[in-house]
Amino acid sequence: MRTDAFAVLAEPTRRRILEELRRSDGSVNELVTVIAINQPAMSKHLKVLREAGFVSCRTVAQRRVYRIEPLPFRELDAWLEPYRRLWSIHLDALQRHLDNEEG
Amino acid sequence: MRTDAFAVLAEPTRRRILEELRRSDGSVNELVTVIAINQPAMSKHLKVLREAGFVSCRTVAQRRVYRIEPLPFRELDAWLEPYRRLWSIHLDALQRHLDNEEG
DNA sequence: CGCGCATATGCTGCGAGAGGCATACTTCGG
DNA sequence: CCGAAGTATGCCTCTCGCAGCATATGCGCG
Repeated sequence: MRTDAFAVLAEPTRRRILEELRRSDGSVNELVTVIAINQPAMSKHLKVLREAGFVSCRTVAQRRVYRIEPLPFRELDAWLEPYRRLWSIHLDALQRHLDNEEG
Repeated sequence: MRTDAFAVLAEPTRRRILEELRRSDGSVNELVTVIAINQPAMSKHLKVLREAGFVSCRTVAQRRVYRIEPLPFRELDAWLEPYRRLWSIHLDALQRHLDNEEG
């Protein structure tokens, strides 16, 4: 990940933006009307998201239409992978426990 | 999630601690020797992790042995879920694209 | 019960990041 | 080419979280 993805996602407003872009692409103003925030702040958050690879943008007339990008999410998923074993192990332990109860 | 899990994970040192606890449980001093950080800082990070549910601790004599907990990771996994559709959609699009190339 | 090890907490200073405002830049329509 | 819409950037302020140090607390041992 280019910059720290977790730090990027630590901002609630940015998660909100991603949640919105998950539905459909949107211009800065469209996002501003949906999310309670002024335009410069929106542009800044979008910049952070863009530099971290979470979104890309294309120019349509005067507008910049932003779009969500899957890559950083995949990387997050990959980061999570070794921890996934944790809860399967826990489930295994639970299963063994239950098996012993039965016997 | 009790407090903002992303904010908790935004700290590299804390991710390092989790990575270490993933292998095996450990006392504060054991973690201090492995990770380059002083003891008070370690205790503070562990407190943050504990309050966010990422770790739990049990008391063994004078030591507190910390252990990783799966729940917040599961919640993170759940958060990631709707975004997982993103890259499967992208893969589908790629697949269709390749199919068209063939025809 | 007092000492020492292991850990937690309080305090201070500092830097990073977010909001708010003004303003610069870009691109289209006339 | 000029004005306006849409967006980005710069500056300031304020807050928050971290590091570092000193110190308080918990706990076992002799």
